[in-house]
Amino acid sequence: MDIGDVASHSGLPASTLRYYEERGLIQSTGRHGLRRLFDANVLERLALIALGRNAGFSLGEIVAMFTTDGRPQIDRDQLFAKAGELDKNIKQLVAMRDGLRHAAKCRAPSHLECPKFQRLLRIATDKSIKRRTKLTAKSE
Amino acid sequence: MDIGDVASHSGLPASTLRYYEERGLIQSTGRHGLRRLFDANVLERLALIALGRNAGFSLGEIVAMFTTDGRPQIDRDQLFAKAGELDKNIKQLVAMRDGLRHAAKCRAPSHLECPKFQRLLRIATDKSIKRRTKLTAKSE
DNA sequence: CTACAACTTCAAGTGAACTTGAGGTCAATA
DNA sequence: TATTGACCTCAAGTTCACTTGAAGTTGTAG
Repeated sequence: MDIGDVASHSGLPASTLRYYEERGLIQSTGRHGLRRLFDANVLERLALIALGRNAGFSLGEIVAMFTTDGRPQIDRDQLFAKAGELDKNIKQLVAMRDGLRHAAKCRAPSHLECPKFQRLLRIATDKSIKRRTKLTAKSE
Repeated sequence: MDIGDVASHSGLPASTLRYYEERGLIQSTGRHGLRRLFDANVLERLALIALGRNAGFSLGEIVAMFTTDGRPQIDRDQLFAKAGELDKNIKQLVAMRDGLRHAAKCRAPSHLECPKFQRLLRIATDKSIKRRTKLTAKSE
């Protein structure tokens, strides 16, 4: 496969694939002229990378998870820790969802003045975790 | 309260509070000399902001949720839609968490060979996850 | 009254994760 | 054979959410 094929199969732009290769997240198997050639299993690898990203790992952390033979070697404790973080995160999302849903119905002059909403806030932000989150390009 | 009090109560550095004010996320109630004065309810607001951040909203999106210049007329449909989106995200994160937890225990030779892990991969790749998360390995 | 800690502004810097642009290469088609 | 379009490299640019630094101001403790 050349980079265009990988791009269309993975949904990632070629620029990202080149960047990932540069970062050591994937590797091409050779060149045809100056064009990179990829093995089909790169798609699996990209899926694994996507998984890691979604679980909150940085690219650097993900690189660290791959051994030299290319097989993932994920530290099980790290995995557990990550699951715990996700758990917290899920609770916050649930709180947010409920808060939004309530806000849509609530008649208080301002959502911030609604006791229910405030109570939710206190519960949800209690011991809030140190993380940065953003939504990806929502332009579609 | 002056900015230092807000900082110590919220756990956010003063620079962040100034930045949030500049972005319209919070507002000071006046000045004492050139020092900002904040009303105590700014802490609630900050809690709401933290909640939104943790739920995966950008600062811009959070501002947009407040944009209701005091009036109770927040766009209900948009709120419901947002809640729906969160619901989707929650489901995926739950799947992810369970998958991670399983992967930590699974004894398959490689995670890639475990059917459950493969299912996880599919979830991760199913292009519906809009959120992107990263940790700020900010060890304090 | 003076020292100084805590504030102020504004501009520039940071790091992560990409994206874009300029300028170049090359294999496959017309 | 000439064109085309998908690829290439490398550097610089972009966005987000802040942080840092320089230079200045001020309320208050000593």
